[in-house]
Amino acid sequence: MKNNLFTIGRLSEQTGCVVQTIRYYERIGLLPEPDRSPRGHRLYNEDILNRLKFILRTRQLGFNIEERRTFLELVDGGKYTCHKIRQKTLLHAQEIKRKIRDLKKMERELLKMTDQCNDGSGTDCSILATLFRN
Amino acid sequence: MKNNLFTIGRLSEQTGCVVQTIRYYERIGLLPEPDRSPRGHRLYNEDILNRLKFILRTRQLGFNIEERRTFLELVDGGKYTCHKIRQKTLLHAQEIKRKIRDLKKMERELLKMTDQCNDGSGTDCSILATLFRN
DNA sequence: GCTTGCAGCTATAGTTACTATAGCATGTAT
DNA sequence: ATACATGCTATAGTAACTATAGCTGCAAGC
Ligand SMILES: [Zn+2]
Ligand SMILES: [Zn+2]
Ligand SMILES: [Zn+2]
Ligand SMILES: [Zn+2]
Repeated sequence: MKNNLFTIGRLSEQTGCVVQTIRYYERIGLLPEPDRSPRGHRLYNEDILNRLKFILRTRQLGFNIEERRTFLELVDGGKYTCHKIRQKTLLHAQEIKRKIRDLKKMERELLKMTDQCNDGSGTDCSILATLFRN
Repeated sequence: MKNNLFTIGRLSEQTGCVVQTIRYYERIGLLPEPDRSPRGHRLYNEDILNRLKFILRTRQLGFNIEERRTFLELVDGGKYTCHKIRQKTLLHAQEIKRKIRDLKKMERELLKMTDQCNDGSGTDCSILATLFRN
């Protein structure tokens, strides 16, 4: 039914995405160039709103720009399979898993150091000793 | 005893840190400006080697540049306490913990989506449905 | 004697994904 | 008339490196 068009400020409110980022996504081609008002202001529709929401959800899930772009291209082109989408998602989940593993290792080492530290008022710190050990 | 000086290439080999990064650390003040050979080449000593090793260990532990700088300043100034060092380390461990928590949330959501996906050859994908849901 | 290769050097740009600023135009409210 | 809000473009800044371009100087091989 409705052709309601809205400005970038409204789109920003609807999505929680800041205005500059919306323009940025347009510049790099994740969002299409929208229509403009006579004054040159961008006018968005529901389609672009949904597209932006999609981008923001994939962002929340840690997909980088190129991954998001690939998703959008697959959907735009319509020539994808469920299997392909699942593979991309699994691949990304493995990246995340690796990051978690690396961070956990850091955390373990940090806590091991703070455990050994006597927390005193002197300058003889086992944390520094560990960091400076050869 | 020994005054053995070595070039940036040797320092790079000893530490595994690439040459450009060593020069970068010098530029931003983490490493001191070393002596130079008559030809203008940097000449390093054991002290700088150990300082760089320290920087690289804190890097491995995820400390950012400013945190590394603070550590070095505390040590250089000699006016720190074991307690202070431990606090900084704990604080950083908490950052790491937060990052792990965030990544785990992403991982859970990603795996939930891939679980529900039928992995088929069609285009009716529950992952996309989730990402496009309103 | 000439060329090639290597190791240094400096200065500058590129990376990622935004975010912020400067400087401008226009419409509305006081 | 003035201020404020919202929009615009173009450009710079962020973090922590990494890579490139273009230079010098030394040593070895032909
Ligand atoms: Zn990914
Ligand atoms: Zn301590
Ligand atoms: Zn930290
Ligand atoms: Zn699917």
